[in-house]
Amino acid sequence: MTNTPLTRSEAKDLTRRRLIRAALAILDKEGEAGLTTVKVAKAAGIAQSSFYVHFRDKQDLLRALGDEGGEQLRRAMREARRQARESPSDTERHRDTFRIPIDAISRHPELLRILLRARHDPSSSLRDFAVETATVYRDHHAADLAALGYTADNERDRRRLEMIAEGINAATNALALGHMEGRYPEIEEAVDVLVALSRGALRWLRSSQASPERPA
Amino acid sequence: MTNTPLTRSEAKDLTRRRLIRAALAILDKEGEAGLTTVKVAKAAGIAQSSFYVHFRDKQDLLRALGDEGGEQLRRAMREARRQARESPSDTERHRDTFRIPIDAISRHPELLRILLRARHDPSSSLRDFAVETATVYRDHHAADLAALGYTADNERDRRRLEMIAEGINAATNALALGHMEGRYPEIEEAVDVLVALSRGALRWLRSSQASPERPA
DNA sequence: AATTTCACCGATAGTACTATCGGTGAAAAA
DNA sequence: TTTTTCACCGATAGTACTATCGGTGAAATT
Repeated sequence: MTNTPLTRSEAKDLTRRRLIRAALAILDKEGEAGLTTVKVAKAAGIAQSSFYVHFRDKQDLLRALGDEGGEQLRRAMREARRQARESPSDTERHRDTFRIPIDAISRHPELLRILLRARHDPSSSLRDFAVETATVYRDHHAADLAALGYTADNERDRRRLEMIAEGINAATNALALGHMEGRYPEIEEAVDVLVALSRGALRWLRSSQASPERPA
Repeated sequence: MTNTPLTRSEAKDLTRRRLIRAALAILDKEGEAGLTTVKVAKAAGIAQSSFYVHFRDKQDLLRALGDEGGEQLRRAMREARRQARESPSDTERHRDTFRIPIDAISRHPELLRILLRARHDPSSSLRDFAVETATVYRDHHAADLAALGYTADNERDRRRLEMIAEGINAATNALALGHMEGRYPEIEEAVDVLVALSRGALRWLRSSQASPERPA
């Protein structure tokens, strides 16, 4: 058993992390309505009043949560790109595009659940963060699609690419959560579905780029 | 100016409807956290205490909201099926499958926003309703896909159809909200995208039914 | 016309949470 | 060693909301 001879600032930082971790758990289990300074402080093992040593108010805690989440998110995306670059073939890389986010969501489903809630909740302090995150992911998917050989060189095509990316992104989230809820036990099956959906979209983009009509 | 010589029960029913309408507006504008008996009653033009003449408590109001929403939902789905049956061609019918929900969402975006929030919020009284609604819509989409000529006759194929339907449903919601937020001004463009996505999925289903492999 | 019903009212007790305050002891600085 | 700093504490004022109560008058019933 190692003792804990921490400096004051180390101890403070530890408490702060405990608060954030506790907040995340409560947020996931009870929703933003259930997140109170009383519960967070108690779960972190300090007095309710001591909460204010670390955060100006509840809003400030949520802001910190968003910052923390954003940092994790950016790290995860960098890692995903790195992994995808190492894929042996185009096909595998395409599958990675979907497998990696699903894996990531499976590891931290509470983050996605919290984001999906905040995304459409005007009272949520995390709303801006959720909207920004959704945009980042959509653009990520759009870039992946573009990497598969489709270049959008006018307003209409760019909007189409964006819509497809947004749709694919929504489908990815839905299937990842379905996987977490036990309805779709195999991740590879979900990847199959997403690949099939995106193939349809790409086929359409290519054909309509040649002849700018609606699909027949 | 028509006067209002209403019977007592008519007046009570009117007040109840005003409460529900006010609750819906507040729920959309301020989220479930912002929904208080004070605000609902005030918005409906009665005293806060009179709220309890109509509802046992706040939970009861949300239950009523769910019931009301469910009724509207079932009506809208019946109407959608009726309209789709009248479509002149298979292609048009397929487009209708997507156009009709987007139209419906455009008319009442607040309902979808409220549902999407409640869907992943364990503290929400509307959660059960949201989950049930999502299931109904997914099955609706699955039936539509099946109607396009694909029959799932084993466990794997049924699950695939379900996953596709769930993905398509999520994409539909995302694009409909994107349309409401002004990012995708043309509904027909969104329909194009959804048709393309579902075509990819159907193509995959057909090919893998012939030879039960993963897409090459 | 007399009586009953009941939708609505204002007042208020009870509850839960936020945020501030002065105090304490151990770590850090002098 | 002496002094200062500060993370944490318990107590509590202030705020917001829920839900109940007895009272009122007009509609409904008799």
